[in-house]
Amino acid sequence: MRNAPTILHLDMDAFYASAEQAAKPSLRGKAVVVGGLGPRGVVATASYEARVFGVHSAMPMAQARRLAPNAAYLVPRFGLYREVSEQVMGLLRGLSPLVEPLSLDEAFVDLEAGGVAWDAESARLVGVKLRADIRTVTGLTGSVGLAASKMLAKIASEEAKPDGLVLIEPGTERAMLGPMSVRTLPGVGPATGDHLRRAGITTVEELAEAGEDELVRLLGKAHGHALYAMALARDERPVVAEREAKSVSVEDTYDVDIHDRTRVGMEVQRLADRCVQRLRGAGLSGRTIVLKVRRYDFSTLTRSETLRGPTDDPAVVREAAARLLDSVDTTGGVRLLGVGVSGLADYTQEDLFAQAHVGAAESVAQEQPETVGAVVSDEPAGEEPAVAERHWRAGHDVRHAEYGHGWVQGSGLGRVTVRFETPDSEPGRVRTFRTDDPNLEPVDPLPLVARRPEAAGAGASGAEETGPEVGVAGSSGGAGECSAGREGSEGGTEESSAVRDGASSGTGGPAARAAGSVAVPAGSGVGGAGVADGVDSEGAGPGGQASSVPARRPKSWSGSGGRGATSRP
DNA sequence: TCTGGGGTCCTAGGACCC
DNA sequence: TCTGGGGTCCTAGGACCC
Repeated sequence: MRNAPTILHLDMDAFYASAEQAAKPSLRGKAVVVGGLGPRGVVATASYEARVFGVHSAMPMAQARRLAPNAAYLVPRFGLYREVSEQVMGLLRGLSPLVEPLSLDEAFVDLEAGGVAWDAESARLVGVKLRADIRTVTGLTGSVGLAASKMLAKIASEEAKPDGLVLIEPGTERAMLGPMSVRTLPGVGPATGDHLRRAGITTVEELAEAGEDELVRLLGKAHGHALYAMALARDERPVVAEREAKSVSVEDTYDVDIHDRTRVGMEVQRLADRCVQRLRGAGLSGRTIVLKVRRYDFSTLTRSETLRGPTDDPAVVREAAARLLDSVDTTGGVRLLGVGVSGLADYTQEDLFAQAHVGAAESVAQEQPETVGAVVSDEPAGEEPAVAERHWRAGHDVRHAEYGHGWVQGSGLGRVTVRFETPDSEPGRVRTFRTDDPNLEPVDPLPLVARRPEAAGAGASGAEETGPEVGVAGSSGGAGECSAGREGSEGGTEESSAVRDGASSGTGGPAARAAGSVAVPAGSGVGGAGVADGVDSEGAGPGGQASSVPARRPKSWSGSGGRGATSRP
């Protein structure tokens, strides 16, 4: 393990919700919940204002609505998030060629490999500047963790949230980890947590005391060894820039269980097609086809079949999926179906076995789901016949011939409500139209920060109105300071030196909001609005397809010149 | 309070081969 | 002929992560 805290972990704060707040001035400072709006939806991200009410990720949407009935409920717009993510990743690649994204809003960066940091001080400066740059370029806030290993950097960024920076000084790691819950460690979820608790182990310190053999006995080989190493703050995993995909899959949860076997068969075929589309989009083919079925009682099973060679042929995948379905009992109903492909190979290495079918495949209609703003009939919704009317999805952007740019606040009963505002406008006004109003059309999201005309463009107008000044009660998650003087534990000398650095980007007055005061858009009616929307399948993200926005430019700093792009590691 | 969608990694048993 | 072991591949399920 290196002896300088030069591994950086970046985690954007409440990413989807913050992006929506940046896009929609009227939602700043308000409770915002992004997720599936159907009857079986769950929360993807809740803004910090919504978390005050107890709403959190993975919570069933119905429960969120009970807890925060006046929050704004929005469907995710992955196209927008991907664009913002690319901007952020661009900034990271300006620091080092070794950037390992974990998701749209999270990544590790090896600062040492980029030559931009070599000790605690230089690392901290990089972190502070990065946070400022992210705010400037995207209007959003991100939290930064700095440490000598990936695990610790990630724990540090968690401690830093929201909108902060935490650096773990080498030498202080074990003292800091000791009193923390085992659940803090990556890889310890509910099941492992329970398991350990029943064995009397709740803190990292106790984990270390238990000893390696005991942990292996308790949790199995891999997990046991890994956990013991983590408990001692040992983690040698390198930051890896490119990891190849191992599988591609698609799945749908239906608003209402499907009982009709024929319909189940049809859905599996559609999923197989969608899966192949994604596979081909990535230039891949695969050998193993996987069918996933979740039954009415939530019991889940998978069936798989491995072909003689890799394929990206829709007909082949459909047939395999159909065969797999034959071996599954679906009486009682099915709530989810999924089709996946693993054992991936590059398209170019593709087998003749698959090529043989190409002729047939080409003729198959590749219906593109969701032509813009049109009919909804292919929604994976209930049994009722779909209404053939224009579909306005809550949260999506629109343009009105007369009133300009806005977003759908809600729709239903032949009406659609639009709030007219843009990322750099004042909070806007609401108007209602008929859903078939010819003056209204769906459009792509606007950039969150006004793009300045290339060069200087210093004081571009709206530049002030950056992201929401989210505040959360000071409390800082604690755990840090109290050096629970356990006997014997070596290295007890150091104090926990995790240092909070909220500074640099002055946070407004947190106190005000913390107090669960009913912070709700006046008369917004945003609440129940989205109901008319079904579960939105992804992909259809607006800016979606090959958008590849060239990642802006701010590479100006710190000699890390034109690295990244051209040179190979 | 009725539980999304996209992934990753690990375990364990059986088949098969040497 | 009997017994054994190791390695690899396939299948199914489960935990975990964002």
